[in-house]
Formats: sequence, C-alpha cells, structure tokens
Amino acid sequence: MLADQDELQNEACRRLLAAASEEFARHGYTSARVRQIVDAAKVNVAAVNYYFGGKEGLYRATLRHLAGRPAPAAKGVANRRGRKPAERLQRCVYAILERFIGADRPSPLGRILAHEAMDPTGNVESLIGDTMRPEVERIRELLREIAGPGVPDCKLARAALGILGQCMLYLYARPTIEGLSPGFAYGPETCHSLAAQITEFSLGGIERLQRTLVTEK
Amino acid sequence: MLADQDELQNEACRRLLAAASEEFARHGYTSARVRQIVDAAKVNVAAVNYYFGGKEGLYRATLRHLAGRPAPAAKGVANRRGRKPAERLQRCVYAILERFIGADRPSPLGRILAHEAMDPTGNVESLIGDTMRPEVERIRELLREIAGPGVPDCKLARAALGILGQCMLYLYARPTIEGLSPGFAYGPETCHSLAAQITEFSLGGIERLQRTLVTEK
DNA sequence: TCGGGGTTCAAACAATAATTTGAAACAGCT
DNA sequence: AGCTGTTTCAAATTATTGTTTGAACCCCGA
Repeated sequence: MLADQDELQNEACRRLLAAASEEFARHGYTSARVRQIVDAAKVNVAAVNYYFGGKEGLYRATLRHLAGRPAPAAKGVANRRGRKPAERLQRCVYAILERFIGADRPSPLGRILAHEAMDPTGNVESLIGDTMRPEVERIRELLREIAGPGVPDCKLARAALGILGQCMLYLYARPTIEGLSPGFAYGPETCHSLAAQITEFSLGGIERLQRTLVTEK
Repeated sequence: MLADQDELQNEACRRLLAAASEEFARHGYTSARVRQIVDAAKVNVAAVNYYFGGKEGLYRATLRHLAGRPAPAAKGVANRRGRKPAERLQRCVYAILERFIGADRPSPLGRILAHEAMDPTGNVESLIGDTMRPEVERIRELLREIAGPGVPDCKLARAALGILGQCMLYLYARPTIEGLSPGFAYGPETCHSLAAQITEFSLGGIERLQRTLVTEK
C-alpha cells in the first residue's frame, strides 16, 4: 500500500482517483461500485486493494485528493479591501458556487459532501465542517459589515445559511431543477448569473431585516 | 401479493411500511437494507416478498403511501383571498417546510425525494415533479402578485427556486447544520420561525429586484 | 374435529459485490 | 541473459444482501 504523498505518482492511481471521484460523486460511498470505478479507470480490480487497501481507503484518498486542492477562487480575492461589501459578497457567493456546484461541470467534492450531509459515513465529519464553516463564517462577516450592528447575530446567521441554501439547491437538486424548469440549463455562464441574482436577492433580504428591526423598536 | 388498496389492512404491512419509510428516508433506495427494515418492523424477512414482491415493490408502495396523503397544510389555507400576499407567501413557505422538512420530526417523504434528487432510481421521476412543481408554481404566482408586472419571468422563476432552496437546505443538510451551528436546534417552533425569517428575507429580495430593474431602465 | 386459506418462520439459496491469490508480465539493474 | 522488486491480471474466495422454500402455525367455518 502506498504512502499518502505517493498517491499521484502513479498513472494507475491517478486514473483510479479520477474515476473514483466521479463514481462517489454520483452515488455516494455505499451505492458506489468499485467494479464501476475500475472499469472506468481501465485498471484491474486488484489495483484498488493494492494501492489503497480497499474501497474505504480509496474513498478516503479521494476525499483528501479533492479537498486538498485550494478553492478555485482563493480567499484573498473576495476579501480584498477597497471594494464595496456588496461586490465582495457577490464574489464570495460566486466562489461557493464554483467550488461546490462547479463552473463547467458538477463539482465532485460538492456532490460527495452532499451525499455525506444526507447520510454520513463517518469519514468526513470534520471535513464537512472544515470546508463549509469558513464559507458560512465569511458570509456572516460580510453580512455584519453590510447590515451594521443593529441586526442580531442569530438572524444574521440564519441569513447566511439562507444564502448558502440558495447556492446548495443548485448542487443538490440539479436533476430535479432541470426537470422542473426545462428552460434552465447549467452552463459556463450559469455561475456568474446565479451569483449576481442570489447576491441581489440577498442584499434586499438584509435591507428588509434592518428595516423591520427598526420598525419593531 | 396484495392489491394496492390492501396495503394498510394488515398489521404486518403497516409496520413494514412504517419501518421502510424510516430506512429509505435515512439511506435512500440502494443503501437501505431490507434486513434492517424487517428487524425494525419485527416481521419476518419473507414478509416483504410475500406482501410487496420484493425490495423495489416495497419502495414503490412506500412512496405511494407517503405521497398519497395530502399536504399537512392544504392548498386552500394559503390561497385564501382577503389576506395580504406577504402573509400568503409566509403560509406557503410554512407549508413547504412542514411537508418536506417536518414540523416535529424530519419528513420521510422529503428525505426520500432528496435522495432521489441526488441519485435517481427512476421510480419517482414523475413524483418529484408532481410534488415539487405545484409548490414552485404557487410561489411564483404569489411572487408575481407581489412584484407586479415589471419583473421579468425568468428572474421571478429563479427567485422562487431560491426560496425553495432556502427551505430545502434545512432538509438536505440537517446533520451538517446541526454540526455547524450548535445553537441551532430543530424543534416544533423551528418551522414557524424559519418560515417567518425566510419570508421576510425573500420579500426584501423581491423589492430589491424591482428597484434595480427601475434603475436599469 | 377436520380441513384449508392465509400467514409466519428459520433455513437454504441465488445474486451481487468486495477482497484475495498466485502466477505472469514488466522494468531496472549487474 | 539473469536476477529482483514492482505492477498487472484473470480467476477463486469471502462477505453481504435480496429472494425463495417448505414446513409449521393460526384462525375460522363446515
């Protein structure tokens, strides 16, 4: 069995990881079939045991491999000072969409995490938290900046989750959405226009939160 | 094998369907184990074949059983005239939350549909559309009523999906959310306060859509 | 009491899927 | 070429899971 850092040295390993990403993304850990993976990877069945020690080992390696690479739009971009908070929010939303939904094709990591969220295997409890939490935190900071100190923390937290929810819908329910609104198509432009729409919508939501707060007082 | 309408006549069938709902909801069709189901139902393994002709038959029966019952908050309530559109929207959102997320405990139908959305088995293509589409349609009509004729249809459609997305997050990602914000707890009150928050937020979003449209012109 | 439909049961069975194995192929080195 | 360690392969093995079987059971009417 290979050491962790050797995972990509080998051609067979690389194809195996690529195929595994696809299969696990489509079906989740339990429903994924190693036969399917090795066929797609054009590799013998024994290879997964030889290199990764079994299905679960391959799963863990896949997770490491996918989560290891940094988010497509790095932190710095969205956080750069000197931009309006609204614009930073939009960049942040775009980054989430790109990372979890995928700009050109569905993001394997996103789908795997979605499966895990629905039906945890125990292999990623921390991973989910570690990859999601920063996103939510960043949004919440931005919202705080936009909304000012008046809006209570709990409402802001839920608003942040709401934004995340709007993004995640396009990850979780892609087949459903495509069936539901035939005009809707996932394409390279989708991420941008979605980010714009979600941001706009959410800014309005925040404004209204502020206003109703004032009214209540 | 029993005819469809006899599914509930029998004590064993009832327990079987109840247990199946739970198991399929937790893990989805493929990952669900019939042994798990029959154990929980305190019924012999052979029963599922005897009564339903197999795992898939049981799955279909479960779906019929769950989807057959009308939505907890019937159509009429949300659509009653003489209320402000905003209030009707909130009732509509609440109905969705209650139906798919569940007021007291997670809704099995919701979770099964979520699994299907992620990884379709082909047993419910129509069911998903049939249960989701009316909700989205209703929301879109309400939004049209609220937003007036100025906002283009496509933006309204996405806004409706966005609202649905905010709701669905709490269905899909329940374990994640609970892990992410420890203060958050699902309880009987959750549906109401969530509905209020989501509605408020979304009304703001719509307002802003109107305003930016005007500005653009 | 008897007999027969409907139901339950433990055990056998079949099908699917993961893992292991031992031999063969390969690459690099002397 | 001959040796050595690594990788690949088809086939065998084991594990898990869904399905079937045939006997036992139960209830009810003749």
